[in-house]
Amino acid sequence: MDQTECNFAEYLSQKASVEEKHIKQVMTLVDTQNFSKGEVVLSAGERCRHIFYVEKGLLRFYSLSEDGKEHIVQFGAEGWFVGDRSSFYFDEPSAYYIDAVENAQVVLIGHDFFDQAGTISEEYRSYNEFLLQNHVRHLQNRINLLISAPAEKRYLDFVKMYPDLMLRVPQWMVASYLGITPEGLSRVRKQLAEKNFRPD
Amino acid sequence: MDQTECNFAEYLSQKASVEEKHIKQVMTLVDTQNFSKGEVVLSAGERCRHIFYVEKGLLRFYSLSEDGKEHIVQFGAEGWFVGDRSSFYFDEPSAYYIDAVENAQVVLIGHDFFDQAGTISEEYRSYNEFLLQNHVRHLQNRINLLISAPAEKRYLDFVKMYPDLMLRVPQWMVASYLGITPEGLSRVRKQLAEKNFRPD
DNA sequence: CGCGTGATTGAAACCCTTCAAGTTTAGTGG
DNA sequence: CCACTAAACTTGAAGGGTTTCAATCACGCG
Repeated sequence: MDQTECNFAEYLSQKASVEEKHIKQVMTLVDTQNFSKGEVVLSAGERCRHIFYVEKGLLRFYSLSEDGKEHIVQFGAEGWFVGDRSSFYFDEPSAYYIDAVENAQVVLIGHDFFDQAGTISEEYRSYNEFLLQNHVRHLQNRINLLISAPAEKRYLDFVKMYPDLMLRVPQWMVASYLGITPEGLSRVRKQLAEKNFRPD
Repeated sequence: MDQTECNFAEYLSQKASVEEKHIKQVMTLVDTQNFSKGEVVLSAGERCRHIFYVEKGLLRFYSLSEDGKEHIVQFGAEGWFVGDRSSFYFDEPSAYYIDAVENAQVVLIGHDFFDQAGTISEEYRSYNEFLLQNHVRHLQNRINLLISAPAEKRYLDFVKMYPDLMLRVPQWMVASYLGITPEGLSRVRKQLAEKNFRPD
């Protein structure tokens, strides 16, 4: 059931084009930690002191509303970064939770990494901006979907965008991500199935 | 009816702490343009070649769904930056529109500005990252509201966050921003009024 | 096997939309 | 300055989509 591992050092080399000599240097600035399924990585109220790079496993990033319901803002699978950037960057208490959906191996990236890696490696610095821009792109697209598309379309979009996640996370989490109830998603799926079996 | 003007050069000096000598240099890299109310700044399908800094007036950033409805992703009043960062940064056709809600005076910030300003002024560079981080914060918060809060709460949040905008934009645009219909918002407001007049 | 978690289904309730008036407001030209 | 018009806002009734609550089913695991 385990997915391919995504080593952080390799990631820096391949995706961020950071030179080997610099990688050794900056890798001394991060720690690796394992979380078991269900284990909490960050709780609301705490300050988010790291951005989490997922080498293996799956994290989720969610809020808890007053009525006790979870609302998933983001998933983080292998090769993704997760963290409350607001809390991390602005040093404010977080309003979100992060926990492990699957057993996970995570690289903890703290402020010292960001500060020094940016100084040491220009490649890293520009790649970091790329990541931020990409993050903005995703968030923007998500907002647009939420305000413009009904549940069915949002679901289809999710399946197309993250076919792998569909298979790894329970359906009720997908519902939570889409902003609907598990029952709601179940019905959406049923309707889609009926449509596809009689496609006139 | 006009709001306070927000000069871009002053902005760089005060908010971004860019030194005077650098400001003169980078200001040669931008143009200023006026848009009349209703005028289109960016159309879907085009590449977004500038980020727009609003010195005066008000812009809106929105998408158009297949059924012809507008969905406002962001407003941009004095001192705000507007633009499709996806399209700008990744050089892809935009899926969004930008037009002027009020007559607007806008600074066009192109790639040459970002590239050179980052080289010339370290202050600018870090302030630009601050802006991006702040943008992420807003987008994240908006997503959380959209998936977790009903229309009434989203409306109250909007009023608290942007009391000035409430007075400047037509109600149907607020509705569009909140992801509900104008009629829907009208009813939400009515209910709130009734509650407040009889607060038992 | 029995338990717990996740998925499904049904019925009622609720929120919000749609459509179609009607009312108010703002702007424009006579 | 009034009259006209268009746009914005409100209101009502009907309908759709989702939620809620509860019951049932399916599955994996101790």
